[in-house]
Amino acid sequence: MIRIKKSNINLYDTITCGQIFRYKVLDNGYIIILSDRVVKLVEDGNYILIYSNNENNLEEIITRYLDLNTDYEYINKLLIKNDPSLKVIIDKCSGFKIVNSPYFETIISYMISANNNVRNIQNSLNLMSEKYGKSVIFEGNTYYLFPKLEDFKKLSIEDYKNLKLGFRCENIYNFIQNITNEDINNINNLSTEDALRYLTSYKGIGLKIASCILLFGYKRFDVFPIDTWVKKYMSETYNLSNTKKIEEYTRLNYGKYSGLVIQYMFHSKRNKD
DNA sequence: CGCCAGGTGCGAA
DNA sequence: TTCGCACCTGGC
Repeated sequence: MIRIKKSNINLYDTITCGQIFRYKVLDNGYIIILSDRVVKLVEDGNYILIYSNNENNLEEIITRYLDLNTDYEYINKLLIKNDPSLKVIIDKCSGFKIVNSPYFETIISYMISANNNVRNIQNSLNLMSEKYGKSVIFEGNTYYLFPKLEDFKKLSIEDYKNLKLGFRCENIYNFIQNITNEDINNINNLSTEDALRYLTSYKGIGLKIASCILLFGYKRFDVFPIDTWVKKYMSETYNLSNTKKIEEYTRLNYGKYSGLVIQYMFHSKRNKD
């Protein structure tokens, strides 16, 4: 077990708001299956206690994952100063962080998210992990890590059908067959614009999914993941309904923090209902 | 049952 | 360039 200083973080919102899919809420904490290990986070006063089956570099990994080195207080103040109308939703999102999820898992997760609901997304991700991922025993329970690219390369379209991926089977199959780990890592070296262009060159990855991948996987805040919830919010609040107009407005007003603001909108809108 | 879900890629205007 | 529609599937 290790302990890290808590600062201002709302673990519940950060973990359950929909940016990650493979987690479990416990009575006293949260289980997250994070690339090569299972992690349990427990809040304890000003500290977060972190348990794992593998404690190598654990502090560094969690600090990066929960984005603890980014000063959200500062960013939030700046955003409110530029646009006071944001105060209402930002206050609701106090302690909310954008996570840094593993690249490959993030790409597959959001490819599955197309015209899908969260329960189905989680079911498919868990199913593929149970079938093709490595098992890990942690505190007496068995968990399954997300499979690696090499594990997916062996699968046929039929295999994907059994993972309940529906019409996304072919897109995911083609993506897996054509991508390498080097390609996936190299996205991090591209400008956001080039990364979007690259990701959307694959069938099944449009602008929204590519934006989510870059935001939650590659730590890019200068993206515009405009989905149905954000459209609802922007339509009600600013009478903007067209996706391009929303992007224009967001870019103009929130600049390099657009992705974060859009996430605040998503979170506050989705939470209300 | 019918409808919908954190969209996308078509073809048609 | 924009617009409307079909699309697997599980759950309500």
